[in-house]
Amino acid sequence: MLNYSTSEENYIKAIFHLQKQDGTVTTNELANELKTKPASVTDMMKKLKAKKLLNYQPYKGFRLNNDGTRVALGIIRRHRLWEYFLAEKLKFSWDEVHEVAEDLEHVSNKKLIDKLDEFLGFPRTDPHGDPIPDANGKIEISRKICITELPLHTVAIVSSVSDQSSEILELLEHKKITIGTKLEVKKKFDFDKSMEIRIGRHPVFTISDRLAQNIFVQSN
Amino acid sequence: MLNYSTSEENYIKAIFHLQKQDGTVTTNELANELKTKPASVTDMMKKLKAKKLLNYQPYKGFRLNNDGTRVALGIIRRHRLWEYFLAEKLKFSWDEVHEVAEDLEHVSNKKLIDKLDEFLGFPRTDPHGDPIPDANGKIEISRKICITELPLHTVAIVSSVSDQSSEILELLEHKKITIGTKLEVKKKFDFDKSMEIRIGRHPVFTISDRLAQNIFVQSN
DNA sequence: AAATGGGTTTAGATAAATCTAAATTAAATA
DNA sequence: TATTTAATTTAGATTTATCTAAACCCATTT
Ligand SMILES: [Mn+2]
Ligand SMILES: [Mn+2]
Ligand SMILES: [Mn+2]
Ligand SMILES: [Mn+2]
Repeated sequence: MLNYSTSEENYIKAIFHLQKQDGTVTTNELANELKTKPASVTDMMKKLKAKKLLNYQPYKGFRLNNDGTRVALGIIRRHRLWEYFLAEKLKFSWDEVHEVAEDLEHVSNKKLIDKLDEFLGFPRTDPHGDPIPDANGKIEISRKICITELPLHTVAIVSSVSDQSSEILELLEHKKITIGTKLEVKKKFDFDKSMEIRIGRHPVFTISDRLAQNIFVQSN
Repeated sequence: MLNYSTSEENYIKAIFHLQKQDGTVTTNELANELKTKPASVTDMMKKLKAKKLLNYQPYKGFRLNNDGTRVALGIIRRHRLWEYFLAEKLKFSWDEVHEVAEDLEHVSNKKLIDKLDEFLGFPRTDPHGDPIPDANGKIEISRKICITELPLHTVAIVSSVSDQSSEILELLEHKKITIGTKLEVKKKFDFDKSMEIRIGRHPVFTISDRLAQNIFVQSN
Protein backbone atom coordinates (compact mmCIF):
# COMPACT_ATOMS: atom_id res chain seq x y z
CA MET A 1 0.00 0.00 0.00
CA LEU A 2 1.59 3.25 -1.17
CA ASN A 3 0.83 6.52 0.55
CA TYR A 4 -0.68 9.49 -1.18
CA SER A 5 -0.48 13.17 -0.31
CA THR A 6 -3.45 14.97 1.20
CA SER A 7 -3.91 16.76 -2.10
CA GLU A 8 -3.84 13.57 -4.15
CA GLU A 9 -6.34 11.98 -1.76
CA ASN A 10 -8.72 14.91 -2.05
CA TYR A 11 -8.69 14.62 -5.84
CA ILE A 12 -9.18 10.84 -5.76
CA LYS A 13 -12.11 11.05 -3.37
CA ALA A 14 -13.80 13.83 -5.36
CA ILE A 15 -13.50 11.85 -8.60
CA PHE A 16 -15.02 8.82 -6.89
CA HIS A 17 -18.05 10.82 -5.77
CA LEU A 18 -18.52 12.57 -9.13
CA GLN A 19 -18.24 9.30 -11.05
CA LYS A 20 -21.32 7.94 -9.34
CA GLN A 21 -23.47 10.34 -11.33
CA ASP A 22 -21.82 10.40 -14.75
CA GLY A 23 -19.61 7.75 -16.22
CA THR A 24 -16.61 10.02 -16.73
CA VAL A 25 -15.59 13.18 -14.91
CA THR A 26 -14.57 16.40 -16.64
CA THR A 27 -11.87 18.91 -15.75
CA ASN A 28 -14.31 21.71 -14.98
CA GLU A 29 -16.57 19.51 -12.86
CA LEU A 30 -13.65 18.49 -10.69
CA ALA A 31 -12.20 22.01 -10.50
CA ASN A 32 -15.59 23.23 -9.36
CA GLU A 33 -15.98 20.47 -6.78
CA LEU A 34 -12.55 21.09 -5.27
CA LYS A 35 -12.74 24.86 -5.54
CA THR A 36 -9.59 24.93 -7.58
CA LYS A 37 -8.73 25.91 -11.17
CA PRO A 38 -8.94 23.71 -14.28
CA ALA A 39 -5.19 24.04 -14.88
CA SER A 40 -4.50 22.56 -11.46
CA VAL A 41 -6.81 19.65 -12.22
CA THR A 42 -5.01 18.84 -15.46
CA ASP A 43 -1.67 18.82 -13.63
CA MET A 44 -2.99 16.43 -11.01
CA MET A 45 -4.66 14.15 -13.56
CA LYS A 46 -1.32 13.68 -15.29
CA LYS A 47 0.19 12.76 -11.97
CA LEU A 48 -2.54 10.31 -11.00
CA LYS A 49 -2.40 8.75 -14.45
CA ALA A 50 1.36 8.30 -14.03
CA LYS A 51 0.61 6.56 -10.73
CA LYS A 52 -1.84 4.31 -12.58
CA LEU A 53 -4.87 5.25 -10.52
CA LEU A 54 -7.07 6.44 -13.37
CA ASN A 55 -7.72 6.41 -17.09
CA TYR A 56 -7.16 9.76 -18.72
CA GLN A 57 -6.70 10.95 -22.27
CA PRO A 58 -6.35 14.71 -22.87
CA TYR A 59 -9.74 16.32 -23.54
CA LYS A 60 -11.57 13.03 -22.90
CA GLY A 61 -12.24 13.21 -19.16
CA PHE A 62 -11.13 10.67 -16.55
CA ARG A 63 -12.31 7.77 -14.49
CA LEU A 64 -10.74 5.86 -11.60
CA ASN A 65 -9.52 2.37 -12.45
CA ASN A 66 -9.60 -0.56 -10.00
CA ASP A 67 -6.56 0.61 -8.07
CA GLY A 68 -7.89 4.17 -7.87
CA THR A 69 -11.24 2.93 -6.66
CA ARG A 70 -9.58 0.85 -3.97
CA VAL A 71 -7.67 3.93 -2.77
CA ALA A 72 -10.87 6.03 -2.80
CA LEU A 73 -12.73 3.46 -0.72
CA GLY A 74 -9.93 3.52 1.84
CA ILE A 75 -10.26 7.29 2.19
CA ILE A 76 -14.05 7.08 2.44
CA ARG A 77 -13.73 4.36 5.07
CA ARG A 78 -11.52 6.60 7.19
CA HIS A 79 -13.77 9.61 6.67
CA ARG A 80 -16.95 7.84 7.68
CA LEU A 81 -15.46 6.00 10.65
CA TRP A 82 -14.20 9.30 12.04
CA GLU A 83 -17.62 10.88 11.42
CA TYR A 84 -19.20 8.05 13.38
CA PHE A 85 -16.66 8.47 16.18
CA LEU A 86 -17.25 12.21 16.38
CA ALA A 87 -21.04 11.87 16.50
CA GLU A 88 -21.29 8.79 18.67
CA LYS A 89 -18.42 9.19 21.12
CA LEU A 90 -17.64 12.91 21.16
CA LYS A 91 -21.28 13.99 20.81
CA PHE A 92 -20.72 16.23 17.83
CA SER A 93 -23.91 17.08 16.03
CA TRP A 94 -24.70 15.78 12.62
CA ASP A 95 -23.64 18.85 10.65
CA GLU A 96 -20.30 19.33 12.42
CA VAL A 97 -18.66 15.98 11.75
CA HIS A 98 -17.87 16.34 8.06
CA GLU A 99 -15.48 19.26 8.37
CA VAL A 100 -13.39 17.60 11.07
CA ALA A 101 -13.39 14.25 9.26
CA GLU A 102 -12.00 16.03 6.19
CA ASP A 103 -8.74 16.40 8.10
CA LEU A 104 -8.74 13.15 10.07
CA GLU A 105 -9.30 11.04 6.93
CA HIS A 106 -5.77 11.82 5.74
CA VAL A 107 -4.10 10.10 8.70
CA SER A 108 -3.71 6.78 6.98
CA ASN A 109 -2.47 4.19 9.41
CA LYS A 110 -4.17 0.88 8.73
CA LYS A 111 -3.92 -0.39 12.29
CA LEU A 112 -5.37 2.86 13.65
CA ILE A 113 -8.41 2.64 11.40
CA ASP A 114 -9.03 -1.07 11.92
CA LYS A 115 -8.80 -0.66 15.71
CA LEU A 116 -11.04 2.39 15.58
CA ASP A 117 -13.56 0.33 13.59
CA GLU A 118 -13.45 -2.38 16.24
CA PHE A 119 -13.71 0.15 19.09
CA LEU A 120 -16.83 1.60 17.46
CA GLY A 121 -18.38 -1.87 17.09
CA PHE A 122 -18.02 -2.09 13.29
CA PRO A 123 -20.70 0.45 12.42
CA ARG A 124 -22.36 -0.09 9.04
CA THR A 125 -23.26 3.54 8.28
CA ASP A 126 -21.99 6.99 9.17
CA PRO A 127 -24.14 9.66 10.89
CA HIS A 128 -25.60 10.70 7.53
CA GLY A 129 -26.70 7.16 6.74
CA ASP A 130 -23.97 6.48 4.18
CA PRO A 131 -22.40 3.01 4.21
CA ILE A 132 -18.89 2.51 5.64
CA PRO A 133 -16.53 0.33 3.56
CA ASP A 134 -15.03 -2.58 5.53
CA ALA A 135 -11.33 -3.29 6.00
CA ASN A 136 -11.24 -5.00 2.60
CA GLY A 137 -12.85 -2.07 0.82
CA LYS A 138 -16.20 -3.77 0.47
CA ILE A 139 -19.13 -1.37 0.63
CA GLU A 140 -22.87 -2.06 0.75
CA ILE A 141 -24.58 -0.99 -2.43
CA SER A 142 -27.10 1.35 -0.90
CA ARG A 143 -30.47 0.56 -2.47
CA LYS A 144 -31.80 3.93 -1.51
CA ILE A 145 -34.40 6.00 -3.33
CA CYS A 146 -35.41 9.61 -2.86
CA ILE A 147 -38.81 10.05 -1.20
CA THR A 148 -39.86 12.00 -4.28
CA GLU A 149 -39.81 8.59 -6.03
CA LEU A 150 -41.64 6.78 -3.25
CA PRO A 151 -45.17 5.56 -4.10
CA LEU A 152 -48.00 7.00 -2.00
CA HIS A 153 -49.09 5.30 1.24
CA THR A 154 -45.94 3.16 1.47
CA VAL A 155 -44.15 3.18 4.81
CA ALA A 156 -40.38 3.48 4.41
CA ILE A 157 -37.41 4.09 6.67
CA VAL A 158 -35.26 7.21 6.24
CA SER A 159 -31.74 5.89 5.53
CA SER A 160 -29.73 8.93 4.56
CA VAL A 161 -29.75 12.62 3.85
CA SER A 162 -27.64 14.03 1.03
CA ASP A 163 -27.25 17.63 2.18
CA GLN A 164 -25.22 17.86 5.40
CA SER A 165 -25.54 21.52 6.31
CA SER A 166 -26.67 22.88 9.67
CA GLU A 167 -29.61 24.50 7.87
CA ILE A 168 -31.13 21.19 6.76
CA LEU A 169 -30.39 19.68 10.17
CA GLU A 170 -32.33 22.48 11.87
CA LEU A 171 -35.30 21.87 9.61
CA LEU A 172 -35.22 18.09 9.94
CA GLU A 173 -35.02 18.34 13.72
CA HIS A 174 -38.00 20.65 13.74
CA LYS A 175 -39.99 18.22 11.56
CA LYS A 176 -38.77 15.34 13.78
CA ILE A 177 -37.26 13.50 10.83
CA THR A 178 -34.00 11.66 11.43
CA ILE A 179 -32.24 8.56 10.12
CA GLY A 180 -34.41 5.60 11.07
CA THR A 181 -37.69 7.53 11.02
CA LYS A 182 -40.58 5.56 9.50
CA LEU A 183 -42.69 7.72 7.24
CA GLU A 184 -45.08 7.55 4.33
CA VAL A 185 -46.00 10.05 1.62
CA LYS A 186 -49.72 10.82 1.73
CA LYS A 187 -50.11 13.37 -1.06
CA LYS A 188 -48.04 15.12 -3.75
CA PHE A 189 -48.92 18.50 -5.24
CA ASP A 190 -48.04 19.16 -8.85
CA PHE A 191 -48.02 22.92 -8.49
CA ASP A 192 -44.89 23.25 -6.32
CA LYS A 193 -43.96 19.56 -5.93
CA SER A 194 -44.48 19.89 -2.19
CA MET A 195 -45.75 16.79 -0.41
CA GLU A 196 -47.61 15.74 2.69
CA ILE A 197 -45.84 13.29 4.97
CA ARG A 198 -47.00 11.19 7.88
CA ILE A 199 -44.82 9.76 10.65
CA GLY A 200 -46.57 6.91 12.51
CA ARG A 201 -49.97 8.05 13.71
CA HIS A 202 -49.03 11.72 13.99
CA PRO A 203 -50.91 14.30 11.94
CA VAL A 204 -49.71 14.77 8.37
CA PHE A 205 -47.50 17.76 7.62
CA THR A 206 -46.02 19.40 4.54
CA ILE A 207 -42.45 19.48 3.29
CA SER A 208 -41.08 21.37 0.31
CA ASP A 209 -39.71 19.76 -2.84
CA ARG A 210 -36.32 21.24 -2.01
CA LEU A 211 -36.27 19.31 1.28
CA ALA A 212 -37.79 16.14 -0.18
CA GLN A 213 -35.01 15.99 -2.77
CA ASN A 214 -32.52 15.43 0.04
CA ILE A 215 -34.28 12.69 1.97
CA PHE A 216 -33.61 9.09 1.00
CA VAL A 217 -35.23 5.85 2.19
CA GLN A 218 -34.27 2.19 2.15
CA SER A 219 -35.68 0.29 -0.82
CA ASN A 220 -35.61 -3.47 -0.42
CA MET B 1 -5.47 31.51 16.95
CA LEU B 2 -3.56 31.26 13.70
CA ASN B 3 -2.88 27.91 12.11
CA TYR B 4 0.58 26.58 11.40
CA SER B 5 1.76 24.06 8.82
CA THR B 6 2.71 20.54 9.84
CA SER B 7 6.32 21.43 9.21
CA GLU B 8 6.19 24.58 11.32
CA GLU B 9 4.52 22.64 14.12
CA ASN B 10 7.20 19.96 14.06
CA TYR B 11 9.91 22.60 14.42
CA ILE B 12 8.06 24.42 17.21
CA LYS B 13 7.51 21.23 19.19
CA ALA B 14 11.12 20.10 18.78
CA ILE B 15 12.43 23.45 19.99
CA PHE B 16 10.16 23.25 23.02
CA HIS B 17 11.54 19.85 23.99
CA LEU B 18 15.17 20.80 23.38
CA GLN B 19 14.82 24.02 25.38
CA LYS B 20 14.02 22.08 28.52
CA GLN B 21 17.62 20.92 28.70
CA ASP B 22 19.61 23.95 27.59
CA GLY B 23 18.47 27.52 27.71
CA THR B 24 18.86 28.12 23.99
CA VAL B 25 18.73 25.71 21.08
CA THR B 26 21.35 25.56 18.32
CA THR B 27 20.91 24.98 14.60
CA ASN B 28 22.73 21.66 14.61
CA GLU B 29 20.84 20.35 17.63
CA LEU B 30 17.53 21.01 15.95
CA ALA B 31 18.66 19.67 12.57
CA ASN B 32 19.76 16.49 14.31
CA GLU B 33 16.51 16.16 16.25
CA LEU B 34 14.35 16.60 13.16
CA LYS B 35 16.61 14.58 10.88
CA THR B 36 16.98 17.49 8.55
CA LYS B 37 19.88 19.73 7.46
CA PRO B 38 21.18 22.87 9.20
CA ALA B 39 20.34 25.00 6.17
CA SER B 40 16.70 23.97 6.41
CA VAL B 41 16.66 24.89 10.08
CA THR B 42 18.00 28.36 9.39
CA ASP B 43 15.31 28.91 6.76
CA MET B 44 12.56 27.88 9.17
CA MET B 45 13.98 29.94 12.05
CA LYS B 46 13.74 33.04 9.87
CA LYS B 47 10.13 32.19 9.14
CA LEU B 48 9.19 31.53 12.77
CA LYS B 49 10.95 34.70 13.81
CA ALA B 50 8.94 36.65 11.24
CA LYS B 51 5.82 35.09 12.75
CA LYS B 52 7.01 36.28 16.17
CA LEU B 53 7.11 32.84 17.78
CA LEU B 54 10.75 32.89 18.82
CA ASN B 55 13.79 34.98 19.53
CA TYR B 56 16.56 34.45 17.03
CA GLN B 57 19.72 36.31 16.14
CA PRO B 58 22.01 34.80 13.47
CA TYR B 59 24.69 32.59 15.06
CA LYS B 60 23.17 33.05 18.53
CA GLY B 61 20.66 30.18 18.72
CA PHE B 62 16.94 30.48 19.37
CA ARG B 63 14.32 30.17 22.03
CA LEU B 64 10.52 30.17 21.91
CA ASN B 65 8.89 33.31 23.27
CA ASN B 66 5.54 33.33 25.11
CA ASP B 67 3.49 32.99 21.94
CA GLY B 68 5.71 30.18 20.63
CA THR B 69 5.46 28.36 23.94
CA ARG B 70 1.68 28.63 23.88
CA VAL B 71 1.61 27.13 20.38
CA ALA B 72 3.98 24.33 21.46
CA LEU B 73 1.81 23.44 24.45
CA GLY B 74 -1.20 23.18 22.15
CA ILE B 75 0.62 20.69 19.94
CA ILE B 76 1.81 18.70 22.95
CA ARG B 77 -1.71 18.67 24.35
CA ARG B 78 -3.04 17.18 21.11
CA HIS B 79 -0.20 14.68 20.89
CA ARG B 80 -0.61 13.38 24.41
CA LEU B 81 -4.42 13.24 24.35
CA TRP B 82 -4.25 11.14 21.18
CA GLU B 83 -1.61 8.90 22.79
CA TYR B 84 -3.93 8.40 25.74
CA PHE B 85 -6.86 7.65 23.43
CA LEU B 86 -4.84 5.13 21.42
CA ALA B 87 -3.59 3.31 24.51
CA GLU B 88 -6.73 3.48 26.63
CA LYS B 89 -9.54 3.13 24.07
CA LEU B 90 -7.95 1.43 21.07
CA LYS B 91 -5.67 -0.80 23.15
CA PHE B 92 -2.48 0.16 21.40
CA SER B 93 0.60 -0.78 23.34
CA TRP B 94 2.82 1.75 24.91
CA ASP B 95 5.48 1.84 22.21
CA GLU B 96 3.06 2.14 19.28
CA VAL B 97 1.19 5.29 20.25
CA HIS B 98 3.86 7.89 19.60
CA GLU B 99 4.18 7.30 15.86
CA VAL B 100 0.44 7.54 15.23
CA ALA B 101 0.09 10.60 17.48
CA GLU B 102 2.80 12.31 15.42
CA ASP B 103 0.24 12.55 12.61
CA LEU B 104 -2.93 13.09 14.63
CA GLU B 105 -1.41 16.00 16.56
CA HIS B 106 -1.52 18.17 13.43
CA VAL B 107 -5.30 18.07 13.16
CA SER B 108 -5.86 21.25 15.09
CA ASN B 109 -9.54 21.74 15.71
CA LYS B 110 -10.07 23.16 19.20
CA LYS B 111 -13.51 21.68 19.67
CA LEU B 112 -12.30 18.24 18.59
CA ILE B 113 -9.52 18.26 21.14
CA ASP B 114 -11.56 19.68 24.00
CA LYS B 115 -14.33 17.12 23.40
CA LEU B 116 -11.76 14.34 23.13
CA ASP B 117 -10.32 15.49 26.45
CA GLU B 118 -13.77 15.34 28.02
CA PHE B 119 -14.52 11.95 26.47
CA LEU B 120 -11.30 10.60 27.96
CA GLY B 121 -12.18 11.97 31.40
CA PHE B 122 -9.57 14.75 31.44
CA PRO B 123 -6.52 12.51 31.85
CA ARG B 124 -3.57 14.16 33.61
CA THR B 125 -0.78 12.15 31.98
CA ASP B 126 -0.18 10.29 28.74
CA PRO B 127 0.76 6.57 28.56
CA HIS B 128 4.43 7.42 29.13
CA GLY B 129 3.65 9.37 32.29
CA ASP B 130 4.12 12.80 30.77
CA PRO B 131 1.68 15.52 31.84
CA ILE B 132 -1.05 16.68 29.43
CA PRO B 133 -1.53 20.47 29.16
CA ASP B 134 -5.12 21.57 29.81
CA ALA B 135 -7.32 23.58 27.45
CA ASN B 136 -5.66 26.80 28.64
CA GLY B 137 -2.16 25.49 28.04
CA LYS B 138 -1.46 24.94 31.72
CA ILE B 139 0.84 21.97 32.37
CA GLU B 140 1.88 20.37 35.64
CA ILE B 141 5.54 20.99 36.35
CA SER B 142 6.62 17.38 36.65
CA ARG B 143 8.78 17.14 39.75
CA LYS B 144 10.35 13.97 38.51
CA ILE B 145 13.85 12.70 39.15
CA CYS B 146 15.75 9.88 37.54
CA ILE B 147 16.14 6.81 39.76
CA THR B 148 19.90 7.21 39.36
CA GLU B 149 19.45 10.29 41.60
CA LEU B 150 17.17 8.56 44.09
CA PRO B 151 18.64 8.02 47.58
CA LEU B 152 18.97 4.40 48.71
CA HIS B 153 16.11 2.67 50.55
CA THR B 154 13.55 5.30 49.57
CA VAL B 155 10.30 4.01 48.12
CA ALA B 156 9.21 6.00 45.09
CA ILE B 157 6.58 5.70 42.38
CA VAL B 158 7.62 5.34 38.74
CA SER B 159 6.02 8.30 36.96
CA SER B 160 7.48 8.26 33.48
CA VAL B 161 9.92 6.67 31.09
CA SER B 162 11.90 8.79 28.70
CA ASP B 163 12.71 6.22 26.01
CA GLN B 164 9.58 5.02 24.24
CA SER B 165 10.88 2.23 22.04
CA SER B 166 9.50 -1.29 21.88
CA GLU B 167 12.90 -2.54 23.11
CA ILE B 168 12.67 -0.73 26.45
CA LEU B 169 9.01 -1.75 26.76
CA GLU B 170 9.96 -5.41 26.35
CA LEU B 171 12.58 -5.10 29.07
CA LEU B 172 10.36 -3.16 31.48
CA GLU B 173 7.54 -5.68 31.05
CA HIS B 174 9.96 -8.49 31.78
CA LYS B 175 11.16 -6.73 34.94
CA LYS B 176 7.52 -5.93 35.84
CA ILE B 177 8.18 -2.21 35.98
CA THR B 178 5.44 0.07 34.72
CA ILE B 179 4.12 3.56 35.44
CA GLY B 180 2.78 3.50 39.00
CA THR B 181 5.17 0.79 40.20
CA LYS B 182 6.52 1.42 43.74
CA LEU B 183 10.19 0.61 43.98
CA GLU B 184 13.29 1.41 45.96
CA VAL B 185 16.98 1.34 45.10
CA LYS B 186 18.82 -1.04 47.40
CA LYS B 187 22.39 -0.84 46.08
CA LYS B 188 24.44 0.98 43.47
CA PHE B 189 27.67 -0.36 41.98
CA ASP B 190 30.36 2.08 41.00
CA PHE B 191 32.02 -0.26 38.50
CA ASP B 192 29.24 -0.28 35.86
CA LYS B 193 26.69 2.01 37.56
CA SER B 194 24.23 -0.91 37.63
CA MET B 195 21.83 -0.98 40.57
CA GLU B 196 19.74 -3.38 42.58
CA ILE B 197 16.05 -2.60 42.78
CA ARG B 198 13.23 -3.92 44.91
CA ILE B 199 9.54 -3.84 44.15
CA GLY B 200 7.39 -4.33 47.26
CA ARG B 201 8.46 -7.51 49.07
CA HIS B 202 9.74 -9.25 45.95
CA PRO B 203 13.37 -10.29 45.75
CA VAL B 204 15.82 -7.62 44.62
CA PHE B 205 17.00 -7.67 41.02
CA THR B 206 19.54 -5.82 38.92
CA ILE B 207 19.07 -3.23 36.22
CA SER B 208 21.71 -1.65 34.03
CA ASP B 209 22.70 2.00 34.15
CA ARG B 210 21.44 2.36 30.58
CA LEU B 211 17.96 1.31 31.72
CA ALA B 212 18.05 3.27 34.99
CA GLN B 213 18.78 6.47 33.06
CA ASN B 214 15.34 6.20 31.46
CA ILE B 215 13.22 5.57 34.54
CA PHE B 216 11.84 8.54 36.43
CA VAL B 217 9.96 8.75 39.73
CA GLN B 218 7.75 11.30 41.39
CA SER B 219 9.61 13.59 43.78
CA ASN B 220 7.36 15.44 46.18
C1' DA C 1 47.67 38.85 16.43
C1' DA C 2 47.01 35.32 12.97
C1' DA C 3 45.37 30.95 11.76
C1' DT C 4 42.29 27.13 12.16
C1' DG C 5 37.96 24.73 12.04
C1' DG C 6 33.33 23.83 13.51
C1' DG C 7 29.00 25.75 13.41
C1' DT C 8 25.97 28.61 10.80
C1' DT C 9 24.18 31.12 7.08
C1' DT C 10 23.62 32.19 2.16
C1' DA C 11 23.20 31.06 -2.73
C1' DG C 12 21.17 28.49 -5.87
C1' DA C 13 18.54 24.20 -7.23
C1' DT C 14 14.63 20.95 -6.93
C1' DA C 15 9.94 19.05 -6.14
C1' DA C 16 5.03 19.67 -5.00
C1' DA C 17 0.99 22.25 -5.51
C1' DT C 18 -1.02 25.98 -6.93
C1' DC C 19 -2.23 30.12 -9.97
C1' DT C 20 -2.93 33.43 -14.42
C1' DA C 21 -2.81 34.01 -19.10
C1' DA C 22 -2.13 32.22 -23.56
C1' DA C 23 -2.57 28.50 -26.81
C1' DT C 24 -4.95 24.60 -28.37
C1' DT C 25 -8.61 21.30 -29.24
C1' DA C 26 -13.13 19.55 -30.16
C1' DA C 27 -17.68 20.17 -30.61
C1' DA C 28 -21.61 23.09 -31.97
C1' DT C 29 -23.22 26.59 -35.23
C1' DA C 30 -23.56 29.00 -39.32
C1' DT D 1 -17.20 23.11 -44.78
C1' DA D 2 -15.72 27.13 -42.33
C1' DT D 3 -16.41 29.67 -38.12
C1' DT D 4 -17.17 30.38 -33.49
C1' DT D 5 -16.80 29.25 -28.73
C1' DA D 6 -16.33 26.82 -24.64
C1' DA D 7 -13.55 23.43 -22.43
C1' DT D 8 -9.07 21.99 -21.77
C1' DT D 9 -4.20 22.02 -21.84
C1' DT D 10 0.29 24.29 -21.82
C1' DA D 11 3.62 27.87 -20.54
C1' DG D 12 5.49 30.30 -17.16
C1' DA D 13 5.33 32.15 -12.27
C1' DT D 14 4.80 31.69 -7.24
C1' DT D 15 4.99 29.61 -2.56
C1' DT D 16 6.59 26.21 0.69
C1' DA D 17 9.84 23.04 2.14
C1' DT D 18 13.68 20.82 1.25
C1' DC D 19 18.63 19.96 -0.28
C1' DT D 20 24.01 20.63 -1.60
C1' DA D 21 27.85 23.39 -1.86
C1' DA D 22 30.07 27.55 -0.98
C1' DA D 23 30.80 31.45 1.97
C1' DC D 24 30.97 33.34 6.36
C1' DC D 25 31.43 34.08 11.51
C1' DC D 26 33.65 33.49 15.70
C1' DA D 27 35.78 31.13 19.51
C1' DT D 28 39.83 28.57 20.49
C1' DT D 29 44.47 27.52 19.56
C1' DT D 30 48.95 28.55 17.82
MN1 LIG E 1 -18.66 13.68 5.20
MN1 LIG F 1 -20.98 11.31 5.99
MN1 LIG G 1 4.96 10.86 21.98
MN1 LIG H 1 4.08 10.46 25.26
